[in-house]
Amino acid sequence: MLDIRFITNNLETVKLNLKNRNYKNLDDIDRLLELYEKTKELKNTADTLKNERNTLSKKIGMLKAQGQDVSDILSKVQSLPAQIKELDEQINNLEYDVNNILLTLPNMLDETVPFGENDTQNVIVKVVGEKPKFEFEPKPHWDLGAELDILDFERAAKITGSRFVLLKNEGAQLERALINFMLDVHTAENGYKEVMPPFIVNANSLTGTGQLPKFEEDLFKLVNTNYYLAPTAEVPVTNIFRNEILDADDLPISYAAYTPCFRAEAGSWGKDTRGIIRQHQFNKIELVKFVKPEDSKIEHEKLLSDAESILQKLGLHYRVVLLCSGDTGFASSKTYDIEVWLPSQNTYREISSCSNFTDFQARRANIKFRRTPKEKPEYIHTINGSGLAIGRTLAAILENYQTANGSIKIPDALIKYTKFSEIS
RNA sequence: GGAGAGUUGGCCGAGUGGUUUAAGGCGGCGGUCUUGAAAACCGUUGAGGCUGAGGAGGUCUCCCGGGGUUCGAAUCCCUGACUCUCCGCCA
Repeated sequence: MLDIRFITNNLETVKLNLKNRNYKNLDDIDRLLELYEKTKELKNTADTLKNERNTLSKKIGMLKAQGQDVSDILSKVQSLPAQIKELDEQINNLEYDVNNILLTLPNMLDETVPFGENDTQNVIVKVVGEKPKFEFEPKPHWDLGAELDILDFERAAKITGSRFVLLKNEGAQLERALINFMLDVHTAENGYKEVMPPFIVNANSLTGTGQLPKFEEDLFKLVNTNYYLAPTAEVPVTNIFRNEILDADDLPISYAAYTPCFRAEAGSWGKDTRGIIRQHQFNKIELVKFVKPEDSKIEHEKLLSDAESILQKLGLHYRVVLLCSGDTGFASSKTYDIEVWLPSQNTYREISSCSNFTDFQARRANIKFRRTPKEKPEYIHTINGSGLAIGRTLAAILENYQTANGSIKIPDALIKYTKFSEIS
């Protein structure tokens, strides 16, 4: 959420930002400011009336205590509550409208984000490693998975439906090994503390991180409750500190969390229909940082390299892409995607998305910190990124480490977790 | 699932309709004393909105959330959430 006072003072900058993000309803801003002015005006009137009421009521109490007659004052006060109530209702309605508009406005982009309409204008920041060379035609992971009897889409469809997978045998073990491997690297080498949050979250948490109210159709909602399946650990982990004021000495706070993620994938019909690239349920390790505003750019870069370290240890070829203005997510000020090489598709696929949310989520979720005991609390900055998506990593290993005879070689760093060095 | 008890500031905790402007304590911060520290003593100490200048000052809101009664609500009423205890069931 943007600070309404910031919007007031930087009207043209905010409008330009919305335009760069392909935001359609620029009139919202004018309407917002109009409603806000009206709110302030009514609030002042209401405050004056309340002051009058409070003063007189207090007087009544004092006079009564002295046994004096209060009927004069009483008749003077009695008309006030109705007026106040009327005003308060108007103010509530206005504030509701103001808030609704604010909640649908995207974050301000970082000044280093390139302008662009869509993902074709994203900027390749770096390329790490090399594409593996095959003496044969590399197979897609779904074929490898079926042949090795480790991925079973037909039975998953029977159990649940499309876009689910049943992992079997070494496939299930490899998935579990990847979870442990990544958590170990982040906690032992990259300085993260491990948390395991609830996988189901409430509407307030989703509003705090920005999924609600705008993107409800992407979520699975549980019937007869106000609960949703978490689409990413970003939601429960960021909301750990909702409505809290943190101590500056405790910052930065860095959490790594394993959770399954659940996404309705509305609007993605026809995309990635084969394989495990786009599932309704997938496992992910998420990295989340709570930092001081002045540290967020550096910590964002650090988080990116922490995520990259996993791919490097696994010997997977990847590139890092800086998303352009039109492709940067709603809550983010700046996003790097890490894209891993998938030989069968002859392309790079997103395996991690690392974003700096500045104070956007902190303002929604009301997460602050205090520099010293005397100073006013300020909003913290939040940063997060996948470190990494487990299913896509598994797919990348299958495809990149396949051999001519159809077996899979396990990357060295993983063998101590899988306890096998090959799937055949 | 059944029965009961709770939720007050960073923490503990008093407060059952009117000088509550939320007592008192702990913790924090500042000071006195001390070579330094501790102890003791003194002072101070929540968040947010509006107005002012992002100051001083003023004012409003916030005692778990929402609604109501009243001139006046932490206190009374309705409703929701959560926590705890006991019983039952259970991985």
